Amino acid sequence: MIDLRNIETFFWVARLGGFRAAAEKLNATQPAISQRIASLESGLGVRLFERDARGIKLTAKGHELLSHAERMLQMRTDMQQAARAQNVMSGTLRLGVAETIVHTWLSRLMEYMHEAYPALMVEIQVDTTPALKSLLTSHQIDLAFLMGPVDEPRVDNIHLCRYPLAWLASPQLKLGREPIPLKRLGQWPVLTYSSITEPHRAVRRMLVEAGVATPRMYGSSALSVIVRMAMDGIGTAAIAPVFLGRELAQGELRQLDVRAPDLPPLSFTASWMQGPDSHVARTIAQAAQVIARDHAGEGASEMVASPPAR
DNA sequence: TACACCAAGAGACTGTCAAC
DNA sequence: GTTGACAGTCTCTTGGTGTA
Repeated sequence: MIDLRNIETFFWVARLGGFRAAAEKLNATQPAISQRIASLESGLGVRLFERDARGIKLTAKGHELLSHAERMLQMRTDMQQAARAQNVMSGTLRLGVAETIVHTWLSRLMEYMHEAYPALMVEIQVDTTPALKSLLTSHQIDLAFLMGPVDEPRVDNIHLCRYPLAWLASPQLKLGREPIPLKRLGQWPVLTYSSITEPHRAVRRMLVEAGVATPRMYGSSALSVIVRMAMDGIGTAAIAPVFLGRELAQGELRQLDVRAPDLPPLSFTASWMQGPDSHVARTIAQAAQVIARDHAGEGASEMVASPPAR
């Protein structure tokens, strides 16, 4: 019979030069080894060893088939390792991300994925949180990094990171260094996230409560648009400045000291649909959690995943 | 003495089928 | 689709034999 055990026996008899040595190696008796070889020879229809009183030696066919046996055993080892390893993920992960993530730690996550899961392809879609929610629940993306959580049936969420919102403006607006009443900011358009997002609504509520009856708000789903307009002095911006280190350092934008309650922070989650094929999304989400918290300086005490090697 | 092979019996394994 | 019983098959070990 041609089975893997008999092939392994063949390999060790050939490697160790005898039935008895192979029996010791494989924790079996010599007759059992003899029977396995006989069974394999019968199954293959060829003689693998020449037996004589001085011992055994491979036949020409035995020499030829030994390399096949080695390859089959190596494949078994490879399969066992693949079954044990987590880094055998393959296929395509459709990833939806909010733009703030793109400008903060997404590259680091992609670098990690490239090294840890080289067979995994990634399609990235950048969009607003409402759009990402819709894509996720309609199974058009597998994993979303968005302002969550997503309160839908069969959606799993894990917290990624939290970034504070801040008021920013160009020096062109000549707002001075002293604390500014929130109502005064109502003189200029407020540049912030898209009107269908929660931060946009929160900023509008604060302005109304501060006495700005009809706030002029320019919402955009593109952060680059908000930043460009703010730097050009079009208005003040209410966004997370986490990715604006260069603009702030060079004085193209500055953070305002506004006399007002704190803006609500942006809280990002990784969200994915539950299902038998959600392992990839869950694994990448956990890696993202580690990277995001490290980037945001939130510490590792609540992490559910082992930190990536870097 | 050392090696491989053979025969017999015991235990483990596998496939099938019925019951749920 | 799962579980348990059962029969047939397979594989192992032990004990013995043959050969150089």
